[in-house]
Amino acid sequence: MATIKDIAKLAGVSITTVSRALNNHSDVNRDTYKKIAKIARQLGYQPNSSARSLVLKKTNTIGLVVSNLTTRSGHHFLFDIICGVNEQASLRHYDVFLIGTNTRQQEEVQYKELCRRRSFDGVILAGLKINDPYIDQAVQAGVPTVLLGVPAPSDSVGSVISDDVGGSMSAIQHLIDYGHRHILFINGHQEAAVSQFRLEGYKKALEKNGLPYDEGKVAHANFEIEGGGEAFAALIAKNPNATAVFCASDLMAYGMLGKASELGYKVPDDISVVGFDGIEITEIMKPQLTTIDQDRFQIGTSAVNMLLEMMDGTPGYTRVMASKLIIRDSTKMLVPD
Amino acid sequence: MATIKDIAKLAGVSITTVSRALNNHSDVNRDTYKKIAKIARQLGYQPNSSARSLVLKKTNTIGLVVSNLTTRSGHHFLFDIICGVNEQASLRHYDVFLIGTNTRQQEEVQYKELCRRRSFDGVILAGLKINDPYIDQAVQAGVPTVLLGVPAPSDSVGSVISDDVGGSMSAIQHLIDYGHRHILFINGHQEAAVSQFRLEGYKKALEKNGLPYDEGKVAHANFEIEGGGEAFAALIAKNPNATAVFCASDLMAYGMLGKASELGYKVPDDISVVGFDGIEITEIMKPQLTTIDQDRFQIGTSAVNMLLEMMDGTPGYTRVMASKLIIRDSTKMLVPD
DNA sequence: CTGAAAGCGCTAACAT
DNA sequence: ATGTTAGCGCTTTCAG
Repeated sequence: MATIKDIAKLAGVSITTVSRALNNHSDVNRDTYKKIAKIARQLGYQPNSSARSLVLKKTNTIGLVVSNLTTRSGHHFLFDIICGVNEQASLRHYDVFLIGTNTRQQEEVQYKELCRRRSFDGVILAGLKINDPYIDQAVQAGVPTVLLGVPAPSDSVGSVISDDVGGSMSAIQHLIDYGHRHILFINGHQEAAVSQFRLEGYKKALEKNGLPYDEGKVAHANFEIEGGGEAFAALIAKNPNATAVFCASDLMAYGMLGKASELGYKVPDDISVVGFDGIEITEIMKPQLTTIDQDRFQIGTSAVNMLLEMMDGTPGYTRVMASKLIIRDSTKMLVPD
Repeated sequence: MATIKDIAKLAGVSITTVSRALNNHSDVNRDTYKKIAKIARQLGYQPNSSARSLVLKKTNTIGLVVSNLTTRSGHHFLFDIICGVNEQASLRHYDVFLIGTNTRQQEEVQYKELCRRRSFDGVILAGLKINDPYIDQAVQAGVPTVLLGVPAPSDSVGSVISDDVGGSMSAIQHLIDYGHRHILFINGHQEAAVSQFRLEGYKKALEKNGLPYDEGKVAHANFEIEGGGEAFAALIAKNPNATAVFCASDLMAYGMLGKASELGYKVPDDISVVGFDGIEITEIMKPQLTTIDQDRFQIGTSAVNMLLEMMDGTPGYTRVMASKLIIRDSTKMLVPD
């Protein structure tokens, strides 16, 4: 394991000069620089990052802390985010620690301690529920932090969220444009911040079109397949005249589709369906799902960019990423009879 | 940021004693220990990992290096592995760096340098193609390394692989048991080690049952949806009497199903299909796919365990994980006419 | 049982 | 343009 000491010895200079040369300081003689660079290359020298971090008080490391990392269906959503974070961090010469957590673990180990253990320069927090301890703790901790999917509670933390309100509105508007008036809403669980916003969008769109909001048309489920099916069965029993369903996740939409088929409903002939997320399988499953697409990869890259800005002193802010309606085969114009 | 120095001052002892106390050395007075522990707790002390690594020459860190991390459909397969690695590493008090790479990047930065940059105690390498530079370089590097999906080329590296040969054999045997004699095989691309093994299993199963191996029944595709469809179109044109298809990935199976439907084939009535991987969507898509299931999470945890063994000096070895035939709706007994 | 001192590999004043 | 020195926070001989 070559160190600058070895290089210094071979080059016949002091370690300081080696350090300066290798860090491209301008005050190094052209020839000494060349000699040092060459020796370093020959030795396959790599600076010891621990030593460097120790003196620089900077680890060039960001923590990607994901709550509920192992949730069964998490990959549809989280994977692209992880890829985006990874790619952008790498471009900016940061390495990323992937850390799984959950609500219970958050109660056991303080956010601040988690960050200190590895001296993260900054942290991206994903998968948090609305009451998870780390949200408040992040505000206190003083470690640059970007929240994903939860609006920033203070300007000591930043956040990247999708335009959930707007996304929901465009979903509902699309259904209304297609002639639907009785639109069920299968929302996600209440511990998710996005659920509030998606409900808000649902209400706003109805109001904008002069349609009444009816609590009996809304159910909450867990974002997963099974939840969608169960919620649909319950809702449709109460609202037999409904002609459309808006689901707060694509997975719930597929669960709902399965149940609809069991109950004898044809999609989109009897019932139109809009999902949310734009996960990959909406393109390959039948029917192809009309959905609100989020660019998850870009959420990841944006989070990294914001985090690096914050490390440079910019106060945190909330960035809202556009979400886009993609019309496919699960929605159909209602023919007036 | 509290250090042992701060604790020492408050406790009225030397930093040596603090260090010993906090590391549970036995030669510390019970009462001094208590005093120190209490102060540490009050200060929210966390040891500086850089300082620790520097002197201990151990980072308690493993690198999870994933080639082609951003491949579009990678999540179906990689996510569970990542979760498994993460979970097990965490249990064993290691943190994991997630690093994306690809063939080009491997040509640019040497494996050894990658490892040294962060002083990984060990590395898990996933997603490698058969000719990727890192396979050979891992052998030379002297960093404990576990390969995923590629058999260990030497005993300085270990590897965890699925039982691809056995898996393929049981897939084919299942089809043969169901009366199929003309079985197409849509294999993965040739740069994947698993493709060789799956082909081997295909051949062995045929031979065992006295059936001829016919190269014209085998195609190679890219493991993804589209590849499966194209390969099927080509194969079925040449082999119109085929009644079954074995696909080396579930995704290709779904691509194949789509194409089959386009061409007017009903599954499983006209054609039986077996996939490979056991990804989540095989349970939710219609038809539910008969497939060879791999426990990807366990591949991840096993890799970590093997890696830690190797760090303790155990030579690397190849661990073969069982794969299991799951019979669902896409295969059907052939009725002799 | 405790402390003083050295040193891990590196960077950054401060000379020269 | 280069070297000397100190020190980042921690562990570990070595002495007492």
